[in-house]
Amino acid sequence: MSSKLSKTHNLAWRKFLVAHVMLIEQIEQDLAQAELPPLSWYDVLFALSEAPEQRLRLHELAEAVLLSRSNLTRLLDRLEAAGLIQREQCSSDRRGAFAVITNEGFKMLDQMWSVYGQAIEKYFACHLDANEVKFFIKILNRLTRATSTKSESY
Amino acid sequence: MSSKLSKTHNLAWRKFLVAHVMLIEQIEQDLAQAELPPLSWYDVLFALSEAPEQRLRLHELAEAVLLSRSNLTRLLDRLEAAGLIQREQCSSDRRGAFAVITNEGFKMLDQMWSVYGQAIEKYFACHLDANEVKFFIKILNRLTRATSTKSESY
DNA sequence: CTATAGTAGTTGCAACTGCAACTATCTCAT
DNA sequence: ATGAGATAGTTGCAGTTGCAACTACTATAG
Repeated sequence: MSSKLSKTHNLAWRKFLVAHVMLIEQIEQDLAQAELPPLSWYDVLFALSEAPEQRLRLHELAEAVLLSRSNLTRLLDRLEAAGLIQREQCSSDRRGAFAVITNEGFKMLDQMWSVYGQAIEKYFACHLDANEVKFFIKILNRLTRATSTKSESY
Repeated sequence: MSSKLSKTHNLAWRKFLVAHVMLIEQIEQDLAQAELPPLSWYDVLFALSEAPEQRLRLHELAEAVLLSRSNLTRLLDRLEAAGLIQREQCSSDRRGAFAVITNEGFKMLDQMWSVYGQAIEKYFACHLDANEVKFFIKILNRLTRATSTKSESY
């Protein structure tokens, strides 16, 4: 019953969606053109490279990458097949496994970043000055925090 | 050579991505919980409902919905099977077809909007006051305009 | 202990996606 | 007219996704 969504807010939402697809499409295209794997690979490699000991439990990784688990399983299969990560048994929990980034993985991470980083600059960052970017972050923080609770719809 | 992406801009980009997945996930969940079809259906129905005569050529629709054509073909198959749209031959171009929204389609559009609209309000709009939303739109416009030139469907 | 519930990760399946190849039609310079 | 090239939409295929069911193990209650 609350609703009463303003025209302007509605417009903002549509533009948000459009901006997202266009940017992602463009970036994926840049990566593909450089014969590099898709963004999802980057996300995994990046998360692992930042993690202590370059390794994460699979469920932690899934969380970090915002991916369902079944999805992550098969994404890791591909990365493992490409030699970019390895699975390692967890000694303290025999169900569990770590994903560990390999040297090859680090190399790929660098290669991808050289394209990805430039793309972010080219399509995104260069359009936001120092004040704007802070404002932008402030807003996005609010949006994510509100949703992060995973609250029921009440 | 230009690059030199600032930490802050990089952060903004990540938050943009995270905000997007979280919002979409949440909204899709709300729709699913109400036993309604996914957002992509809404987009098609909405575009058609706004169009003159409630119909669009398929390629116009694909453009409006930011979907590849092959994708749209099959999305429309599903919508047609569900009775929400119909295909109609184009008299002036025998290759072409229109998608037309049916009465059932309009009904579904309303049902979906009652959930979707509330969700936008609840997860997005309510976090932005009048000034902020304008600013947000201004930024998004810049981002899309910069990218828009290149996203032709080959 | 042992039963019960919970968690970690994988797998089967059906749906959805993008790309490239295909058919059919239209456009236009010759 | 006519043949080269563009455009409209569909289809085949291989890759990717989400969901639910499954195996294996852990944690907890009695």
